[in-house]
Amino acid sequence: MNVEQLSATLAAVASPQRMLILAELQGGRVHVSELARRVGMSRALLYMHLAKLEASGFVTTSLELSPEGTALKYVALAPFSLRITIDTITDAVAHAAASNQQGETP
Amino acid sequence: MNVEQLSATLAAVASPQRMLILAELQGGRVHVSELARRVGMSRALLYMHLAKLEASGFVTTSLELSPEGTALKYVALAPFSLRITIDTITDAVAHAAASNQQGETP
DNA sequence: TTCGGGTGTCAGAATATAGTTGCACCTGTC
DNA sequence: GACAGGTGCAACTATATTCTGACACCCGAA
Repeated sequence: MNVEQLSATLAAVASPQRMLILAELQGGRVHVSELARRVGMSRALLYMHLAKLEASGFVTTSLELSPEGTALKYVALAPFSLRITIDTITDAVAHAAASNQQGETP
Repeated sequence: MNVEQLSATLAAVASPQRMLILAELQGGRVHVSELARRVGMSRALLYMHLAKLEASGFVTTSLELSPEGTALKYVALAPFSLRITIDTITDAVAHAAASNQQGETP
């Protein structure tokens, strides 16, 4: 993981709002409108936060059809575990300096 | 640790510039002007980054007098280890303004 | 005295991020 | 048809963060 990716990943979780979202999702998957109600924010804003969380792999989403025929976009917590030490950071910095060629799995 | 503190701590390290500073400091302590030169930023900007890093305990600073009599502000890496899981986050959210949890050096 | 190299801080510009409002569209129910 | 409830997104404003440039001051050497 290079320094940009690591930074984006940490920034994604370094937000009280997004922590609240993650905590709420621990209870199980929820569709977007319901989640917006629970955490008390507009759907538009929630979409922005979800985009960041999903981009860094903290949540997954899937659009499904309810029995009533209405579309529901479900958001679920993805398993993750981050460990940050000086070595994590130095490695990321070194990778950025070297060459940002190939992908490492985050 | 509450959600505000955790967020601030993560935000402090979630910056390419500050990661670069930390990586540079792994080689040993450096005084501010020299560090500014090495990472290629103005002193004023570096002070801003250092304030955030120090506030979250990633670095320590000490003002010393060189043999030549000039003041030197040394910056040194502080030992730290962060572990972020869904439980870390849920606990932080739960501890809205509550007590201090155990174990990981910020 | 002037120069170079330090420390410390401030006001303001530039930029990124967060948040709001409004619209278009879909589906099943009253 | 008129709702109620869902998805998706663009335009806009507000706020926070990042960054620059300039200032004041201190010390030793030329």
